[in-house]
Order: sequence, then C-alpha cells, then structure tokens
Amino acid sequence: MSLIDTEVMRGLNTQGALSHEDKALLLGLELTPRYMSASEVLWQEREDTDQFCVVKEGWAYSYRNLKNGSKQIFNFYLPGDIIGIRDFGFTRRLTSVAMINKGVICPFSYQQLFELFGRSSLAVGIVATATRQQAQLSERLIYLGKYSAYEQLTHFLYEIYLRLKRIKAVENNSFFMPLTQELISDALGMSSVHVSRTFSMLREEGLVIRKRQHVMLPDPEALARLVEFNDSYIDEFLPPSFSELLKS
Amino acid sequence: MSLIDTEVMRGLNTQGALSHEDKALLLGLELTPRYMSASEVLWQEREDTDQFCVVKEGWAYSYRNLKNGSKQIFNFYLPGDIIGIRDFGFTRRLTSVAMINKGVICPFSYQQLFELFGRSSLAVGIVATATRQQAQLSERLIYLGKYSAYEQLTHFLYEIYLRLKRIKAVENNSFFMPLTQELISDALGMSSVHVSRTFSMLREEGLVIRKRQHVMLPDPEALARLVEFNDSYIDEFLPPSFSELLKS
DNA sequence: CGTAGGGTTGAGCGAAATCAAATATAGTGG
DNA sequence: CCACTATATTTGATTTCGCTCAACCCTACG
Repeated sequence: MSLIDTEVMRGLNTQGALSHEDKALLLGLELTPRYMSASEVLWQEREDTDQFCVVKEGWAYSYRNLKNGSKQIFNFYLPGDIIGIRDFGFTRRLTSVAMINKGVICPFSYQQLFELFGRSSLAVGIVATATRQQAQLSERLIYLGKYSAYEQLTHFLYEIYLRLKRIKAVENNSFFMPLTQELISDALGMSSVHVSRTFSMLREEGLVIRKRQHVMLPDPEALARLVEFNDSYIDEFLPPSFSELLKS
Repeated sequence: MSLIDTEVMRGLNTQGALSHEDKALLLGLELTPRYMSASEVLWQEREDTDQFCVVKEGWAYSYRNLKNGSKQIFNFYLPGDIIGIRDFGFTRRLTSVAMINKGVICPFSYQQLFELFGRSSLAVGIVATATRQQAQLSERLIYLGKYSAYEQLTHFLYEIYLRLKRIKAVENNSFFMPLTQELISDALGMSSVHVSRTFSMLREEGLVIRKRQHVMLPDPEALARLVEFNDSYIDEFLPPSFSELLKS
C-alpha cells in the first residue's frame, strides 16, 4: 500500500494535479523500508521529532500513557497511512507510537516533507491528509462524549471496516483485525471487561462474528444504520475545484 | 488579533522565514471584516465548503447536532484562531459553526488559501496551525475517555486560561469567558447539572471563582498540577530547524 | 415588577467501572 | 505431539459516577 494509492493523492492525481516530479517525490518517501516486529516502538512521547512514516504493512497505533496508569489510544494506523503528521510543528512527540503486529514502515525526514511543500499540489495533499486524520479523531470524540458503549463499539467496528475496504483488505465482509479487546478498550475509553460484554451483545444479535483476530460483519450496513454512520469523513473525494485552483 | 500574531506565524517570522510578500498575503486574508451578532451561524454542517475565517473579535464554536437530540461541541475559537481548516479537503462542512457572543470575523476563500500554498513557508504555517488544533482536540479526547468530570473541567479551564493568556486576554488571573454551563457541558460530554456541581467543588476548594462570565483562577498553576497539564501543545515553539529547511 | 434564561440543589436510577474468578487459546520448549 | 505458560476472554457480584427529573433560586433586563 503506497501513499500514491491513498484517497487524497489518487484524488489529486485523477484531477491531473500531480506532475511526474510530484509523483516521483511521493514515491521517494517510500524507498527505505524498515521491518518491524510486533509491539516494537517507533518513538516515545516527548522524544525529538525528526521524521514521519508511511505504513506499508501491519498495524500501528499512537497512544499516551496516563498518570493514572491507563493508556489512551488515539489512532490505529493501517497500511497507506502516514504516521506523525500530528507532531508537525512541534519539537517533541505528543504521543508514542508502536506497532501492533509485525509489519513494514518507511520513515522519511522533515527535509523530505519540506520538499513536498515546495509543490503546491503536494502541500495541498498533505494538508488534506492531515485534516482527514483530524476528522476521524473528531468522530471518535463524538462517540466518546455522547454515546453508549454499544454505539461506540458499533461505530468503531464499522469505521475499521470502511477503512479496510478502501485498501482492499475486506473479503466477504470479513477482515483481519489484530486488536485485543484491551487495545480497543484503551481507544474507546471503556474497560476491557465492558468491551467483552458489548461484543457479546453484538454477537447475540448476529451483527458481529469475531474469532480472535478475524472479524466478520454479516450485514455491515446494519451497523451503519444503527449509528447513523456519516461516512463523508472517510469516503468523500477531494473537492473538484482543487484542480482549477492548483492550475492558477 | 491578527493571524500574523499567532504563535505559529510569529515563530516563522522570528526565524526569518516570512518575506514581505508572505506577510502581505497573510494580512490580505483579513481585509473584509464581517460583524457578527451573538449566536449567529457562520455555516451549517453539510453545506458546501467555500471559505475559511479568521476570528478577529468574539468567541465562536464548532458543533454537531446529534441524532439523540444533544449536541457535541468540538472547538471553541478565540480571537486569532482560524475556523474551517478541519473542512479542508472535503466538499461539505463536517460541523456547524456559530458565534457565541458578538464579534468580528474575516472570511477568506479557498483561492486565497491556495495562494498561500504557493509559498512554502506559509504552507508550513498552515499545516502547523492545523496540527495544533488537532493536538488540542486530542487532549480533549484524553480527558473525555479516561478522566473524571472534575479533572476534565479543571483541564478545560486551564486550557482556556492558557489560550487567553497567549492573546493577552488575562489580567490578574481573571478573564472573560462568555460560556454558559450548558455550552461547557456540550463540549465536555457531561450534563449541565454535573458541570454546575463540579464548579461548586472547584469553588469550595478556592480553585475557581466564577461570576457569570468572569472567571478568576486564584492559583492557575494549582489547576495545572491537579491534571498534570502538558502545555506543549499550546505553548511550544516551532522547531528551530524549520528556518533551515525553508531556506533550501 | 414580572419574566426568562441561567444556575443550584436534591432524590433516585442506571450504565459502566472495578474486583474477582473461571475459561479459552496461542505459543513454547521438550 | 503434548504439557505448560502466558495471554485473552468471559462471566458474576458489587460499587460508583454521573445522568435524569424536578423543584427552586438568582439576577439581568425590559
């Protein structure tokens, strides 16, 4: 999974906004693969910020260890996602990042990112990518604040499903999800015990079948209807006007 | 309060990264003031996205009306803040935005933003601004997920205090805060009744004195210690290396 | 002086946390 | 291939935080 295949960059590309040099620059970010083992830490909170990463394979997550001993997970990163944009503009890492399972990442430097900024289209692409991450976070925030555990977990599973579908990692409504209930609980701000109970409810209703790391959603759209899932933050295209604006 | 006075842009400027043209472009965003009354709506969720705003005076907030009748507030915008970056890269608004009290905003167009992207320094500035907003949101998320109402409100008040201090709107540890407890409750994901109770606790402990729209924190740092406030996401400078990278 | 929009206070309830114990299941080395 | 271990998951019992409902109070303002 390459950056160039992400929603945002594909959008720019089909709008004809990416030159050969642009694409070359983008691909240049992914030349130095690094093989990561499960649980390996990419960086810790408060370390100096000096690079970003593209996930090529495997899942990663960003988190903060809290003073009360628990842990808050912010994001799960799937193949094709950029890790570290959140820290752009800060000298130190705001969160730690670690792999969930083994995988491959491609680190790239601030310098390389700045080269992208020299090209409007790519600057636009980066900002759009960053705001999409932010939009994802915002949706999570809604569910944390105002909805029940049941609705939260439902929303979470459907979001993962959509994101995986976009990168062609869903087959027959089934997908691989290397998350423990503990990890899910740290992301959703609930106890792992309650995650288990909530999974049981979903299972009894025939909405979610989960066997260790394999999840099947017999009727994904049923989940979406349950929580009135607003998929625009994941699925929407770039505004068509971007191509016009980039030409001027 | 102008964009050019924000932390991020001042940082770039003192690093010598902003040319005269850059500054002119920035100031050009603030040429068309629009006077807004209290509660006036800037835009609604799902409307076409065609502009951004800088807040010159007054407070605004972004929110989503939820299917269960409640409302989730994402951000409060203070003078100097940019509204709408969250929607960049989407064709429709992800959230509604409205004024809290009366004020002045300066709208600017996508076209104008794209002109900024033609200049690396400003593109960097915009991304840094966007990620700072995201960082703010992330901190909120932590408190929503893992901390008690008491800790949440404490954190919230200290954050507002810090943001106001940065724009010189704090005097003698006192500041003007045009928020009802209802608005606060919609931001923090708790009931307004419980916000009231929590304010009472803070009052009894002598940590917060609140009279209508005026708040005084006798000992702000005491609040910060209570929640181990990590102020890097508000107060930290841009990485010094930015100036080097922008030259190349 | 009356009213309306905040804010405060009390009582009862419920969702989810915590604590604790019992079961899977995957991996490991022998 | 099996026994053993560590890690996940499930289930039950109890507690707690914060919600809801309801009444009441305050104060700014026409």
